[in-house]
Amino acid sequence: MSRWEPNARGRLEQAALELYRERGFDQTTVTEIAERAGLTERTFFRYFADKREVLFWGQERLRELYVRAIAAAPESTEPIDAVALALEAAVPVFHERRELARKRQAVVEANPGLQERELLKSAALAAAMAEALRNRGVPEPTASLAADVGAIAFKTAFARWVSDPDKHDLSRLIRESLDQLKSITAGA
Amino acid sequence: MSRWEPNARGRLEQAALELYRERGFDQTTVTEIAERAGLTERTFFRYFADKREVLFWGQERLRELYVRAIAAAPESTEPIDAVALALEAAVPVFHERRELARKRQAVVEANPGLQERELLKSAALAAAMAEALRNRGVPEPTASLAADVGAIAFKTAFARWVSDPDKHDLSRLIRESLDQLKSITAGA
DNA sequence: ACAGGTGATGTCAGTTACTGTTATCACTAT
DNA sequence: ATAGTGATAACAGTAACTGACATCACCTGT
Repeated sequence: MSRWEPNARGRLEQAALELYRERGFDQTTVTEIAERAGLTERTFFRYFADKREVLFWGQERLRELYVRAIAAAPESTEPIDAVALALEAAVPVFHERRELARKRQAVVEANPGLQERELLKSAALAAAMAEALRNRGVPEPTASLAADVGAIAFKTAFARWVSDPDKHDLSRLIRESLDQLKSITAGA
Repeated sequence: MSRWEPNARGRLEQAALELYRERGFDQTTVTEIAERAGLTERTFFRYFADKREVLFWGQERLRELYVRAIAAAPESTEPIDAVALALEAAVPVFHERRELARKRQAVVEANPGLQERELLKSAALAAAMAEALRNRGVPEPTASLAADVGAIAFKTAFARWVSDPDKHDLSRLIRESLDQLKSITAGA
């Protein structure tokens, strides 16, 4: 038997989500999270930069998917379509973890501090997509605007999907949101 | 002579901006801010909910301007155009304080925590615009999408304007960004 | 003029997020 | 065996934030 239980990070993550759901983010101390995971507060901060980050560290995987999908799009693809391909490439990640996504989202929606962090992560993902577009030769401000529009479309689609993940198809919702954005900006 | 120096809030605000610029946000303590303003740490937290908020409390004024402008738009105005009217209605606020805006923006750009707060404020403003649109009978998700697109356009325009406020016209930059968004989403 | 109320501020004690440093000790490689 | 190595614990410290209560110039009504 090894000295430590395996998967300390995962245990901390699960303990945190449980406690945030049971008593709320503000009413949960890091010490409590660590105790439930059988670790100490200090170890929590070795895995996560702060108390919020425990709910968001998965974003790194998304970033890679986005960047790869944009880089792999056919040469002639319009920027907004390359962004759409990236967003759809990440759909399976959410489908696989729909229950986790629901629980996580409910916690985030209950706390402004967590919403701040979510917005920062979303902005970071958009910035990564913009950079990937620039690497394809898309100039500014087109690259950033296309990436930001994509982020909005995803946010809108995700909000609807997460309310009932089995009823909706996330890919379809993303395409619908992009279509709606098109008709909105086309106005007048 | 009155018991206290007047404008405690303004003194705290100015002291904070100075110190954040002199030594950086993280290297500044609230006690130092309060001391420079001739007050105590406890009083700082009576005026501002936290150390970041001191740079952002002006947003309330913007919200009112946005909401009023959208409510006052002609009946037949398209949602995206009502949003454009709102953004332009707020332009004078920025023109009047271009120096403050520049200094503030430089501080925010140097600190991720402040960027988080800025994103949250921006999202709150977009939510207020969306609500104002709904009050005009604009359905969801059109209202939210139009407001979010407006927020993007403003962010992009503001970033260019603040780099050299006397060279650019903020209203023109906003219109340009909206036009670019139109051609980007129209793609393919 | 005086008593009492009010409101902005100060004082103080407490919690908790987060950080730096050093110690421990099962496991591994030589 | 012996000497690392790496994940963790233990401990001390800083500073953001909160709650409770005290203070005291000013105002208000009589």
